[in-house]
Amino acid sequence: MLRLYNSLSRKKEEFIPIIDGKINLYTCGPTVYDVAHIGNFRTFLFEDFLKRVLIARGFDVYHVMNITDVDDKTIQKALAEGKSLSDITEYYTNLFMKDLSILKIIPADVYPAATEHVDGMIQMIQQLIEKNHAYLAQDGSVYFSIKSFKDYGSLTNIKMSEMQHSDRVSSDEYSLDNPQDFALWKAYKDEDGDVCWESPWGKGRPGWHMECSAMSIEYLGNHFDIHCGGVDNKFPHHENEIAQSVCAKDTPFVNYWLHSEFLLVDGGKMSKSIGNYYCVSDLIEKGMMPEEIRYILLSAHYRTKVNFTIEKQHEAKKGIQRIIELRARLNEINDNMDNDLPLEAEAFNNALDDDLDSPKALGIFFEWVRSVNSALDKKTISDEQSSQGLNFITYFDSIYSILPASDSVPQSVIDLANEREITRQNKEWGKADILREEILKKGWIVKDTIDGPKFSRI
RNA sequence: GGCGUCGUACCCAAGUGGUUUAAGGGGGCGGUUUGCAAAACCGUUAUUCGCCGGUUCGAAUCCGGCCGACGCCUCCA
Repeated sequence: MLRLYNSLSRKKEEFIPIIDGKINLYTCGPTVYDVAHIGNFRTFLFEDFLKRVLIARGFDVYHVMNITDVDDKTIQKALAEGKSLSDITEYYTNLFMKDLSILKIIPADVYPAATEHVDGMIQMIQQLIEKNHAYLAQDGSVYFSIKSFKDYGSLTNIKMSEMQHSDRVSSDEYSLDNPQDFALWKAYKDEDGDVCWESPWGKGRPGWHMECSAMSIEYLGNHFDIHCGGVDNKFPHHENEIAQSVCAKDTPFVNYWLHSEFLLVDGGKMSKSIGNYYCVSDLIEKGMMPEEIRYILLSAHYRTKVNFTIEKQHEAKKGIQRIIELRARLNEINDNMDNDLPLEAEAFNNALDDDLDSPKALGIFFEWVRSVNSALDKKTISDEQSSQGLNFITYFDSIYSILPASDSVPQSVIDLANEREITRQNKEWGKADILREEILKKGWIVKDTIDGPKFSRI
């Protein structure tokens, strides 16, 4: 039984899809004004992990991830660089897609862009106005009236009457009925340049929250299964989405809200000024493998803060190598595959089913790795066990995706190893050690076994 | 001020009332194996879960207080 922690109820709940066997999943995507950083990808990787578990459980998952390609930051960036909005957003969208692919994240079925769904947003805003949930302010913007929705604040457990709003509420929001009312439609301002759409309320652009409501409903229906995002989006973004969507459609909106915790870098929040700000390409340049990044981020539970440090690469590398070595050992003795999994797979699955307990499942998996290695050492392993073992590794990797595609050993390395074998047979240990160093320089570790030299990547 | 999260070994990290006198990984130490290595295996590395009380037959797990770290409170995943 799959159980997920639902932010709405603040507890783990049994997961039951609306339509048997099918899941509609919406995940908040990036605002494409800059390169996405590793903290963003922590969330996208959690969502990927969720999706892989759902797929492994046999669900047919339909996944929508939005691309926020119009908002204050994208407009500012375009202005600052003297480019058009679409120049900026296309550039960063492409970078984002590339990074997703590098990190082996299964692509969403659709990546709707906000700018292509403005009509739908306008329609939804009209519905909200008709139902007296929204009003036109003096400046031509449309605001959602928080007091018109009695459940406002239920996701984040906020009672609006008790809320002390911060100084960040800008003074130009003087015309609001309630300072906490949020914009559904923002009237055109000069600094928006040529970024605007016609609407029944004049020129302007949609408020940020509108896009997720309009696009999720368009692609997944008024009422769908799962909506994910980072914790920081719970308030106000998701709270506002719920308010808009429920009020516009008079139906329930999302059954399960899942939020991933923050990622810290070197113990603190990422900040460009401190310089602890990693993006995927930085890490790859530092010699980190995508699989190592996945390992580091998946070895902590998604609802705990994870501290990302370069030092963790070693741990990741060793863990991954351990699995690769075992796979190689099993491959040598067995090629007859059936579909069975070892008994340990049940505990592994139970851990995953308990709110995606990736660290626990990893622990169970490594415990199994040790037991199989032990049996291999003692030569007490059966064909059946080795076949099941290979299946388990394949299954494991369908969820974690931390095993790199094996690259073939270059001929030059094989030649050096063969040369070294001759020196070893002649007990010329000095020469053999020099050849081992040369192989190492080419990026390979040679291991002397009874069956001849074996290789592994550094 | 309001809401909320976290504090487990040298490091990372599960475990949220009894099969745990606390998984798993990394690191260290000792051993098996090896020409030496590598990999693998075996043993070892927290009588204890931030601190202090309480509830209970029994608590890392529940309750209260304190200390410490952190997040959100209008557009940051």
